[in-house]
Amino acid sequence: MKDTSIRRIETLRLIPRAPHWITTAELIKKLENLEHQVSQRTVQRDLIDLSTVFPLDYEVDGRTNRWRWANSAEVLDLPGMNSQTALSFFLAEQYLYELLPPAATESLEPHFNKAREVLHQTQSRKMDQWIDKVRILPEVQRLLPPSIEREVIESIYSTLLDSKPFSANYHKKGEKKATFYDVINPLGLVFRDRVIYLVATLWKYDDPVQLALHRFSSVTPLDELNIHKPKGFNLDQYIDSGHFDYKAGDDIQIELLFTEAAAQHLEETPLSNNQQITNAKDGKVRVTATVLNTDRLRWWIRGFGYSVEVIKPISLRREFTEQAKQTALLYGIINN
Amino acid sequence: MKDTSIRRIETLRLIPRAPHWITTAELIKKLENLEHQVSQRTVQRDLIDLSTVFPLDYEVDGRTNRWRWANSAEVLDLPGMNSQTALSFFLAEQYLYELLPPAATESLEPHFNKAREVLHQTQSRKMDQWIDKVRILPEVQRLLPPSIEREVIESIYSTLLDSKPFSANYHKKGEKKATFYDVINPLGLVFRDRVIYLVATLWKYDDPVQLALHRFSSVTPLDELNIHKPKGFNLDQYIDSGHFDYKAGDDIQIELLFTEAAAQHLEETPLSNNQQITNAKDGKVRVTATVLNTDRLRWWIRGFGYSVEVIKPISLRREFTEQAKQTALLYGIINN
DNA sequence: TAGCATACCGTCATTTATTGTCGCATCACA
DNA sequence: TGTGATGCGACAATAAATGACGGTATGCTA
Repeated sequence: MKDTSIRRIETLRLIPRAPHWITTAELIKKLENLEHQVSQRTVQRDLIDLSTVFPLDYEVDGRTNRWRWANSAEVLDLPGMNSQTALSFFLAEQYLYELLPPAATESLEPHFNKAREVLHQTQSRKMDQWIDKVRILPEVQRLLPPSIEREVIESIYSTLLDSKPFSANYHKKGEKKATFYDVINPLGLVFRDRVIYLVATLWKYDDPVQLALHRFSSVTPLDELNIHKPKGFNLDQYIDSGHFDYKAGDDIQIELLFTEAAAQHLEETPLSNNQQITNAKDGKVRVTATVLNTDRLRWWIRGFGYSVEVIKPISLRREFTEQAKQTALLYGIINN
Repeated sequence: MKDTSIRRIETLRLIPRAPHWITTAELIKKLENLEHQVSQRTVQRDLIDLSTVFPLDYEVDGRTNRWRWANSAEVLDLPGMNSQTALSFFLAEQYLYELLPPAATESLEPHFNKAREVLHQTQSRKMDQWIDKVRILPEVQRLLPPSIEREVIESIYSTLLDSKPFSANYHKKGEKKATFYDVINPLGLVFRDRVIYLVATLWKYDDPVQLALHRFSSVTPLDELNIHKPKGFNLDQYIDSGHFDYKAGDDIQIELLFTEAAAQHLEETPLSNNQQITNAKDGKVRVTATVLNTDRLRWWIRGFGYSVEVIKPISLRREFTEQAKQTALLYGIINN
């Protein structure tokens, strides 16, 4: 039976990474579900054999043995990671570092480490440094991410996935002492900038609240309770209805007058599929496109300063005229 | 010998994913390097056995057989992916979708697919949809990414990693016909917004140029040639010296006067470790911090419109006063 | 086009590994 | 203190793995 090799691979996959454990009995059951019916002794022997080759930790808990992958264990991919994929992982790591709190990407680290190792091996022959060959230029001002405890993010992820309530301490903004919540019913996670918000209801109330993950401590899942979910709740609707300052927008047709330099990147990455760029007088260029009418659009346009003039729609032009007036007031260029 | 199982796992790792192949002879050599000295016949038998369980493609090329993982093959991680990691992968995918051209993340797709599968299994018991529970709110206006051919990105990645020149067609902006470059010496990749730039020298020249990846076609690696690298070239220096409009900045101490609402997020994600927020008159808040003096800083501040007033340093305030004046001129609030 | 080198594959005998079973020791739990 | 479960060593039967050999097909070179 060459089933042996397959069973051993399955065994390796079933063993969790630290800090979790799996007992031999659990393993036998799971292997049986996978159509590997073998005696208990065989599984025991497999584990001992495998642990001579792979970094498996082993602990005696009373009369039962528990197994897990050592925390330091690298991931083994089948098929093995090629240098192309490794470079993509490396880039992903750089990007996500800018965007997410460290605890949120922690579980991807074995993969990132593997990628670095693969790149290192690819390059070691050439005495060259791949790390010096790739740079990411962040688009936006870097703000410091709030730090989230690993246990908090892990517990909240799993309660959300399992649809289970939890209890926790929450440090409200500006308050020194934490508030204890008996029952928090997690409904969804919203990632905005570098802050992660949990949308949840408290106790039996139907009104969703927003709780920042970095303000939690000592999260305890309540596996015995069932989640209380308000009828008809929908995360998209909740966001679109204006919470998170993130109102949904309609399509509008915009017309902007850019300086040539400012509009250059729009030739590479257009605003929309129907974007048109034409030359205008005074060395300016006219850009038309159909985009969503959102706050983000306004932020984006404001970023260009006086390198852009909003022409259409009239309503948006009025906004920017008012904007210019208020700014002029602010800096004392005009008086009230 | 229980070495058999290990050898089979190694074999699976050595087989590349489509579209690449590996011949039996190559496999034997690589296995020997890994201290698995077995007869050719054994390797042949392993491959046939493994292909009954795993999605391995097989092709007869004359007298030699070639093997590869089917393109549709899912990744197998050891240890297996847990739901925590799967959720992180899912989030990573959402984020990178906003930031990178599709071809750049293509090689991560087997992992993303695996993550979706794991999440699906975790949830199937609960009849609940994890996909409805997580949302990412993009910070910036979404621009459409340029599309890059898969072959182009793959070839350029590998020539860069191998430090080898290549030849290619390049479609210059605004020109209809492509230009053919005999010898392009890749020096580095720079990711800005959603555009990927190759920094390279042409032929024997020492002057680096910037070439957008989506403008390449028909890339041919020149493995027989050696790369011509200008003496002392350094990608960081090249970027800092102002190419890519990305000048390095010094530390400056800034003081900004925000409306309370606009400054709220700075309490969660501060500008710097020494950031201070104090109350000022008229319900405004005063924010001081030490930040890098860059263009990005200005873009960020401009985004707030008249919700922020730059107080210090004086030089920056002058810039913003001038900015306000020019904008006022643009919208006809003041006259020249 | 002949001849040689090479690779695949079927077969077989031998070696080696795998497996279930049994018995004993140990520990948790009632 | 007894019961049941678990781990582990030993052993024998079975099954798998392996190398060797030979036949055959193919590419390459002279």
